[in-house]
Amino acid sequence: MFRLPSDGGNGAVADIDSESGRSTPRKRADARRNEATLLDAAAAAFVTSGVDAPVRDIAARAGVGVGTIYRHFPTRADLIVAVYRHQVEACAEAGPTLLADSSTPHAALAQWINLFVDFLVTKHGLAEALQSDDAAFQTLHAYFLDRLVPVCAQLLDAAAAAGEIRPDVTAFELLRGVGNLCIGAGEPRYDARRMVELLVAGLRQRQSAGPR
Amino acid sequence: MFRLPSDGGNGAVADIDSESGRSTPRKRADARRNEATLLDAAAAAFVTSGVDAPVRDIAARAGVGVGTIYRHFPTRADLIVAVYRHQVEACAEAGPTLLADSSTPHAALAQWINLFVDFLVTKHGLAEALQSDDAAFQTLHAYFLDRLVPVCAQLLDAAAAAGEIRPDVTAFELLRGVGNLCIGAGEPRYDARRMVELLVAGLRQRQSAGPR
DNA sequence: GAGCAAGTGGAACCACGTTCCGCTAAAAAC
DNA sequence: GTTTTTAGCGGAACGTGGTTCCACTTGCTC
Repeated sequence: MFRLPSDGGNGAVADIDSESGRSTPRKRADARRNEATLLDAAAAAFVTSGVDAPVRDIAARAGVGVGTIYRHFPTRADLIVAVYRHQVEACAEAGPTLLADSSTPHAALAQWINLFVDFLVTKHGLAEALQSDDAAFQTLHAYFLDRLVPVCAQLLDAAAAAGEIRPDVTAFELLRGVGNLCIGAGEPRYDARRMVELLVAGLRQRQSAGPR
Repeated sequence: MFRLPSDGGNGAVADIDSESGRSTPRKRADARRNEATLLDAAAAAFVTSGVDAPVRDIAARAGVGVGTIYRHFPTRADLIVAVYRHQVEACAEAGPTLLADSSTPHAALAQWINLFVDFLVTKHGLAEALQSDDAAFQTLHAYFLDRLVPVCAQLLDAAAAAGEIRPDVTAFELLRGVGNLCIGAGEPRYDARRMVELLVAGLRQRQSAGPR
């Protein structure tokens, strides 16, 4: 016992990174405080101005300089990922659960896609950012894909194995298509949910016969 | 005969605007030359850098100042529309032709949508611009909608009347959905055409029975 | 409390869209 | 052909937003 955890662990010299499980040198207290403040400020800014709220605005909301944002979140994508990580995780984890609880794999797939769509359409500008080829969104892209493609693939494979859907659509493609369809939700005359529904319906394979 | 048309009409005092049929005071020769040069330069720039090529680049290509671009094309949308007008017109006009020549309305619709998709996926960044809510793209939006929605509606109505598709999808919605799906074509792992195919398949109504 | 590295703020820089205005030269008037 | 008019031109200048950089501050350690 070189050091008592009397201050709730704040005096410790290293932390366990909740992401990778790696031991990392502990950050300064003000740095951790700023990071939390920034996350809140960003979340608030995203709600009112969408995910491409100006960096300066977010900094101002948090009461810090722009340099501080870049120190904690080198790219906008890092900030977005940090803000929405919990919700993406929840969505990812819902996949296997749905598969286990639903009557058919296709039903599970449809429900899971619904979750994803609900998430996307309520985050102004996120669907757009997800498909942007801007280098700044590279890691955003990567995170969503890493986390959701395997889940989607599992549901897709199950439905394909059950013969419910055509087997030639990849999880990547489907997710991208669904993401694309969510762009511009908010426009009154465009119902993204319905378009996704159509897409999922098109996935369905005629039960009557096999190929040809 | 106040003036002989010996210079091929260049000396005339007014022209007939090819768009509206209105008589407009004729523009100066250098202005017309610049406009044509700009259109070429823009078309070339769009091919290499996408439809959001920097204004300065286009001006440099054409060998004119940026002010000249804004004089001829007040917004980027005007420039884009001018560059692609012919192709959009051709697409619009193909609608009724396809409907007359195809075996079924649904076949005509599918073919027409194919035309539209082919157009979109070959214009880097156009699909993105079409869905952008940026005010600069307002008139682009309006032009595409004005020109294509009625055509699409005609095809859609015919297919719905024939009972081939569900009747509750609007032309606006479908076009927007298709446009959205074309975003990010070019990415090797994403086949926009196939996704659109899925969407159109989802439109199809089970022939077997009516509702319920 | 002294020393020091982590962390901070915000000025400065860059890229881009857009505006503005003095100048150029095409067309009109004579 | 010369003069006058004015449409049209160029590009400097400005606004905005992202990104970098570094002199200064401050939390942590000893």
